Amino acid sequence: MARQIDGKKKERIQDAAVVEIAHWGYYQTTVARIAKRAGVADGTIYLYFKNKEEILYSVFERAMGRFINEGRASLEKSTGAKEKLRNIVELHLTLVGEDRDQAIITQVELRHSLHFMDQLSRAQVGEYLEIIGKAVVQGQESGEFRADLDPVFAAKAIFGVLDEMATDWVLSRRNTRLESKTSAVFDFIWAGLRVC
Amino acid sequence: MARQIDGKKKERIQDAAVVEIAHWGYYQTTVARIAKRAGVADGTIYLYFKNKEEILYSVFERAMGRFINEGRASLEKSTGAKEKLRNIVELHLTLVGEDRDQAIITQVELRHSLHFMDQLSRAQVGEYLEIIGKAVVQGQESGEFRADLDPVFAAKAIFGVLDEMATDWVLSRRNTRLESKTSAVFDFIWAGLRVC
DNA sequence: AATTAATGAATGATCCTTCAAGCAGTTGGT
DNA sequence: ACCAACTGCTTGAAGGATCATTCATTAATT
Repeated sequence: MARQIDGKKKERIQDAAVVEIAHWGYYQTTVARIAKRAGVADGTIYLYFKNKEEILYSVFERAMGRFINEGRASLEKSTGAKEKLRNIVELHLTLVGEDRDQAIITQVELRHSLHFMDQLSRAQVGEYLEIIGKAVVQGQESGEFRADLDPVFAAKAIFGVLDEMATDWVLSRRNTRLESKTSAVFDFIWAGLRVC
Repeated sequence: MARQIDGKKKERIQDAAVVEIAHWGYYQTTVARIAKRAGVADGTIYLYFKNKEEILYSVFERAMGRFINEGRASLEKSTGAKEKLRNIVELHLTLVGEDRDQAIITQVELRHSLHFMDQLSRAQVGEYLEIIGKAVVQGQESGEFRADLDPVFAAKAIFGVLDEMATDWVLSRRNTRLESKTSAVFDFIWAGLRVC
């Protein structure tokens, strides 16, 4: 069969890569195994990706793009800063909790080299941190949040809590739903931000 | 030269491994390169370590052991829960901030596979989380901290903030001292814990 | 001489990547 | 309708490079 019948061969490869990398880790995952799961020949991979590293990049970008887009969209709905922050918490936990394999990629696999972290995740995480930071600033301006807090620092702290919960969930084999932690997480963060 | 002249050949190999792995990442680091930096032959490595993976394990254990020991010692000095928590924050940031190469190993390199995280870091991190959790419980019993907080959750949240600060510091090339964040971090955590 | 540490070249396995050959549709000439 | 010639996606075996690990040999110490 020639002339891509479905046009989603690239996506099939990405999906296969997510499953394989989540299970074996990036370096133990062979291109051959990704190809086999995707139902294509080894060489076909290289029609869609420059090399093995590119597969990982693209998988991350696909996930992070969705993350940021849905994040922005969700934020525009809410007006108050407190409400915005709660939405961020809920969205973060919900998105991560939706797909464990994908979560393993972002929470574990992508952190395995300074190179990756630097080039990719930090750039995009930076964008994400800015979104959080803006919500904090808004809350400070409206008087909802205490003003004596560096918003950049606060964004990092909030992200740290969310990220730790996500990693903890990924690593625990338990079948809890990650978003069930929303209230507890928000409560903790809110306590750190509110005017007392 | 036979019969170890110095008895610290193993440590030399570990030190070399820290530098190489921090620079190249675990999978790009070759045993040959570690050997060269340590000033020993390739084969010598295998007199001290079962295989390449064991080197990484041992490097982590060496660091984490120190971490937990100094943590416990430092905790015994302070009596109040608030003071204890501040000590934990300061110690965590100080120890991580002391050696950037070692920090790269623990903050970045060790997180690159579920296997690693599961087998090692989580076991030891779990021990560390317990130390934090105990301080929280003490604070709740004494009335210093709010009681409506699951101590296990609180410990994870606190660890999340500390860990994010550490990772952020590792990845930023800036020459700030990590422990200078102590007050800001503690302030944020304290706000989340205190009775309001 | 015996013992044990250390060496480093050779082994063997793994696996990314390439590329010549194949094949399914498409085009256009008869 | 039929048949070449064509296009370009797909294939998968083979190349080639990299490295972890082994082990026969050497060297130092007792």
